[in-house]
Amino acid sequence: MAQFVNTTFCSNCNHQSSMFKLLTKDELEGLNKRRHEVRFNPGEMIFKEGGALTHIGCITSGIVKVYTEGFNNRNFIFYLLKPTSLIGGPGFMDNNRLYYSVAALTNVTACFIEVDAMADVIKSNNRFATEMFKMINRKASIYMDKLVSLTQKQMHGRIADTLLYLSDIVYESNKFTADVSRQDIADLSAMSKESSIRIIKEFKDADYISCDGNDFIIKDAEALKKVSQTG
Amino acid sequence: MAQFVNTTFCSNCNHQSSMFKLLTKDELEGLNKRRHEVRFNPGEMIFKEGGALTHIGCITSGIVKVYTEGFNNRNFIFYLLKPTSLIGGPGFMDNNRLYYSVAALTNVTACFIEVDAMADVIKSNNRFATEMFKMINRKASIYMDKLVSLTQKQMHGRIADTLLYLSDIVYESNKFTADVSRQDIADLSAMSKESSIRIIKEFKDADYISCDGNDFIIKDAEALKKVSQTG
DNA sequence: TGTTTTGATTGATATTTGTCAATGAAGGGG
DNA sequence: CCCCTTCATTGACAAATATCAATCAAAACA
Repeated sequence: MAQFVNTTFCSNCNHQSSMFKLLTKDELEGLNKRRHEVRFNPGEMIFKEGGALTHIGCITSGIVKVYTEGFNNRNFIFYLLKPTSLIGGPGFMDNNRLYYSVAALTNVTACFIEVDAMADVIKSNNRFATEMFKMINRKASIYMDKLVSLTQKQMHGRIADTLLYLSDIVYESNKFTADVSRQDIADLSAMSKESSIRIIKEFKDADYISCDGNDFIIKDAEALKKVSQTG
Repeated sequence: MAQFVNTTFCSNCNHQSSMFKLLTKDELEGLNKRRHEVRFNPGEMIFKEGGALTHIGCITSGIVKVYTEGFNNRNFIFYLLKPTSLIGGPGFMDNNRLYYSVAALTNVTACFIEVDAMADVIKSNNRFATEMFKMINRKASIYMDKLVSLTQKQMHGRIADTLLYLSDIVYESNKFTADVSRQDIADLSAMSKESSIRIIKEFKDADYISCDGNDFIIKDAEALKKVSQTG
């Protein structure tokens, strides 16, 4: 089960999201009083879609998946998050509802800040608000890109994208041990688990990647990029 | 070709987006000096993706499509906009690039406000900034919904969604003359033109809708909703 | 008015993708 | 150490969907 964690002060937190560097010491102290930290085990749910958005989450260690329960009891994973990403979503400063679920893929610690405290600093600190603005906009642009990729590319291109995403964005290395299952890879790529497995095998046979269980090595990123382009 | 239009003052503009009602007279006057209005014919391009985002657009009459050029020279339409929607996109207040193209479907008039002027009122007026925040967040939630619908539903569900979108959101009537072509309906529903035509015909045969050319009548919205649900 | 162009429609076919079922492999608990 | 569960894998097959080609209708054009 999730556990409470001894906390330090925000001011000298080394997990701090870069956005918080824009805050004054006073503002940080204000947030510090209205937050708490929780530790999660792999598989545990951090946010549940449809629930109340009472706190903004900030991942301080580990990796989580942000997903939604779609149709035909299939899930759709929007993206993975690692430190020090914020989790809020469209309901923040609006109806305070959660539009997606979040679950831990690894051991995770997360800091939870009350939404009102967060809204206060957004109103008081213009640069912080602007950064928040940009963050939401970037998220929107990610959604837009995914919309096009997932609806217009065929499976090979989508799996190539997911592998490049894991290597370039999530693990930042061409060699990584994935914390996602094959089902998760399928849910990231909008296809069935079996299809994702088959295509990963094809990429292995073509020597674009090597893959033993969850240990991946991207051997030919250029080839994957080409597959991604040609759909 | 696009034409310049005689303009009134923002303060007594009856095309005003509800957000602008939050501005003071001074702020509106400030915007008024840094904007212009343009008229477009059907088919004309209003914004071109990749270009510089120098102005925020506000549709004052007509309907536009917001889309992107995807892969295999297929387009993807994110949504249609009508008065009095704002057009900005993820690049606003960030890299000032356009992330999508916008084209007129009908005769369109649009008001263009300099991005810096817009950024100024966002910084000076908290309530306006908060509304802007909500607007972007709502857009993000639309993208999220579309991601799930378009990747998990089959074609019948997606066409049902598009028809309901046209009737409920765009034309706000169960009887409408669509300004979109069959290709546009396909681009909204992430499928080929031929498939969209076939499914529209099936809905016609099933008496869910009637459809003569671009004249649509939604005869059984409940049936369409059911199709939308069952995928 | 003939001609051209564009968009809509239809049918036949090939391709893509999902589903189902069976099997194997790995890890956890008693 | 064995059972049980979960996840990964594979093959066969069915369903969904795109593509291609042909036709048709309406609008534009000269």
